[in-house]
Amino acid sequence: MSADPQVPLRADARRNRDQIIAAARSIFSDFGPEVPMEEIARAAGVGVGTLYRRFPDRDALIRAVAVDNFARVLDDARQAAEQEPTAWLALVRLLHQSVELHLSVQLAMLSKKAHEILKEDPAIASLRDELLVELEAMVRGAQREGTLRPDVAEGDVALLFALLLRQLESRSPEVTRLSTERSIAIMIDGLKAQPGTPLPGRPLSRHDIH
Amino acid sequence: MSADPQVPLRADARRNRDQIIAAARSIFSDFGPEVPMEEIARAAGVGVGTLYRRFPDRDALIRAVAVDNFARVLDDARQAAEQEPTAWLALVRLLHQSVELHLSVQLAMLSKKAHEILKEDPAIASLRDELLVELEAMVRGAQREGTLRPDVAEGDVALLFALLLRQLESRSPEVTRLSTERSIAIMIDGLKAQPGTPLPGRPLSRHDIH
Amino acid sequence: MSADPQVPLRADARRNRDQIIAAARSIFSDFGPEVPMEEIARAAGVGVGTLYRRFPDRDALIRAVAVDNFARVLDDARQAAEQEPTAWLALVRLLHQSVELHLSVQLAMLSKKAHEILKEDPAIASLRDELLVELEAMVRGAQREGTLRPDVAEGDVALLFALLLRQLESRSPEVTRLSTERSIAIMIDGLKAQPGTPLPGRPLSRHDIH
Amino acid sequence: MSADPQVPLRADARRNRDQIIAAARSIFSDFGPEVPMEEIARAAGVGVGTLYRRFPDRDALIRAVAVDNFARVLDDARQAAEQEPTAWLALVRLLHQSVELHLSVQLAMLSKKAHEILKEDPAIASLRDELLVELEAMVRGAQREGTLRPDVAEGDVALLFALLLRQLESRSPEVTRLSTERSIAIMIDGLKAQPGTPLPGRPLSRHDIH
DNA sequence: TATGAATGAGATTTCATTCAT
DNA sequence: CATGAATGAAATCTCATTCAT
Repeated sequence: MSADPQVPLRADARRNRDQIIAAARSIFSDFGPEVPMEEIARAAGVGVGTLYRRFPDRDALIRAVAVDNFARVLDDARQAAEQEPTAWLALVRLLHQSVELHLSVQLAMLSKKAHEILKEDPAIASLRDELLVELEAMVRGAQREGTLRPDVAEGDVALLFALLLRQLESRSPEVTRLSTERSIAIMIDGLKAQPGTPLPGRPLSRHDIH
Repeated sequence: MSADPQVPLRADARRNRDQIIAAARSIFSDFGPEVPMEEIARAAGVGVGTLYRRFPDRDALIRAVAVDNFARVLDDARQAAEQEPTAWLALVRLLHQSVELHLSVQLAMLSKKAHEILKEDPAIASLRDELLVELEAMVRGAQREGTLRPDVAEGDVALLFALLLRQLESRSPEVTRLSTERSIAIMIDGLKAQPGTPLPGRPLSRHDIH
Repeated sequence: MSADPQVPLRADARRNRDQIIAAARSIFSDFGPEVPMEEIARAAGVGVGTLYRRFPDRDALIRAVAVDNFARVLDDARQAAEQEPTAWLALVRLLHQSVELHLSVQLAMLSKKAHEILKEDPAIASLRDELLVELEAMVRGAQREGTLRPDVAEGDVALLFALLLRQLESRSPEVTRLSTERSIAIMIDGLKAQPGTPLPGRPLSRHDIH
Repeated sequence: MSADPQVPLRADARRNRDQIIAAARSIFSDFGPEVPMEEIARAAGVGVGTLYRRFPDRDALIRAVAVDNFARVLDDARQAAEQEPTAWLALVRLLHQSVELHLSVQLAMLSKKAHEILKEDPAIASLRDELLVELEAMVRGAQREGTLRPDVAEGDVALLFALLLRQLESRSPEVTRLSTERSIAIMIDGLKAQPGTPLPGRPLSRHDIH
């Protein structure tokens, strides 16, 4: 679920590493990827020195958090595919579980800088590809089932996700939850196979997303 | 279109002020609200000193840009309402013009920090309210026309906008444009008065958005 | 002798802290409390960063120097009281040792700004009060002995000190020393119990000095 | 009373110049000679441009204020010498009038920087010399009269003045006034011809004061 | 000529990263 | 190994001075 385990790592070191990633995930997600390293260290309950021993610089930490997150989402996607009776339902479930996706996307797309960092990383590239393959299967499946409009591809869906997942901060939790749910529902309605407006352009595939 | 003119301001000063806001809009929009002030000054073709004379600190600049932007969008909304034959078409046009909205929303909602700054500012609060009033009229109109699903309110639409407008950086411009257009179309389809999934919760009004 | 030790502080950090205060004392005393922080850091043999880690801003440094200084003077006063055979002699000795007081007073009273900063600080307030209590004892003692004119109180003496200690910069060191000694002597003569001019007003007590 | 009138100067320009000097005197005296030029301009009711047209830089302004002040004090000294029946009384009166001296001394001695500036200026040097000559006359006279202790010279008195005149800011105006009066009285008692402590060193003449 | 806008050098402050304890 | 102190480069901000209006 995390990554790059090289050498097994002693138990306490392991624990530190996990605490750091957890702290970083939460802080990045709340304040963006520019927070002082010391802040993250404090939140993780370790000294900066320890943080730097584990992650040589900020970029490495960002990468590690992203890898961890993509891995979680990939897990989710696979479980959904396996457990849901139809591809459409798997897709819908994934959309609703998307809170997890949140950070990945945030990191991947929010700040230009973070994106530069992540798009270099092969570990991330490969996870992202696996995720898109999974998504492609769902999309094709749901189209075969006749439930998903035929003029979209996995790229469209991924990008729609991406939009969604930029959680809207800073209003009451109740409204946040409600608004997320309702936005998802509206989007899902827009995705349903139905007359509707013909979409402009061409279906966006996973190859359109760098 | 801009704001807070206090004392008329000499012609050259005025020009500089406008250049600074324009530069800041563009740079904030591309790199977020943390870029060095010197960068912004350079892009505006003035010295840092000038920037600071006009805007005592970064927050003041962020506020000024947001005010300017909200004012533009409000303009757009009013023109759309006036010129389009139906409320639904006005709404659709506004959604498509939403690239303008981009920055307002980005600034208003993207980073927790920026949001804190903006939500204090009375000028912004009042512009935002005017905008939501405008939107409310469109929504009610379109529902009366029978084109907009009846279980949404202006808050829903605003939040949907907001999602949309977080332009997805960092892919080819062609894909960016395409994806934006297609996402809008899908959302619009989702908004159409039609069977569809009943939405969870209750319509979100403008009073639900702080 | 210094102050506010919160957590014990590592040996090297402690050493740095002391060096910074020493350097600041000397530089403030020579050039006033506006010298560039970098100057102070250099004089202390540390980087600016270190200085700022220890003292979050200039005010904090000023406060720390003042606390350190008041503490020294209080020490001096107590030793004088204990070791000298008469209160009068203790007072005279304190006056002559007053070069130490120099900076405290300079900082406390010289620049309006510095004074604002210091008068907030409870640590300084309490040290100053202790010092004035000490002084009051000397004054009362010397008056009982019949050596000090009866129409003064500790406030008068403190203010006289304060004047004196604003060392006159900027002439040859020899003249500086001489002039200080001579001024003290003249003032002491003025304080001796004698016919002399009756003083205007009323004795100023320590409650007259904020 | 002011200085360096080169060309007569138009009436309004003259007025501006005087306002600036008055404002600068008051502000320097309250906050030291480092206040922003803009502050001074504002207090004088003119733009910075005007200030700079009159005084090419801060040093020139400091010099002008000092010249103006020394001139006033010299006037006072001469009047005292002329109008008082004895040299001693003239001296005492001058001491009491010393509040006027305040700024001169403050500027002349307070900040090392200001002192550097002033000691270069020939106009000031000559005013100061005239003042010290005046003082020397009083001192000698009072010694001849037998009222002033014989082991002091005009340098001692000037330096004692100087100390005094660093008015102690920042307590209640009543205490300030009282304390000044009482300190002067104590010093005068200390200066009276009397047994007293023999002073250390040698009389300081005006040649000891650079 | 008076004004106040523009400039940029320098001061303050922050923080990523290294390194002694 | 973990810690947190030290460093200095880079950012923020201020202000003396010049110059367009």
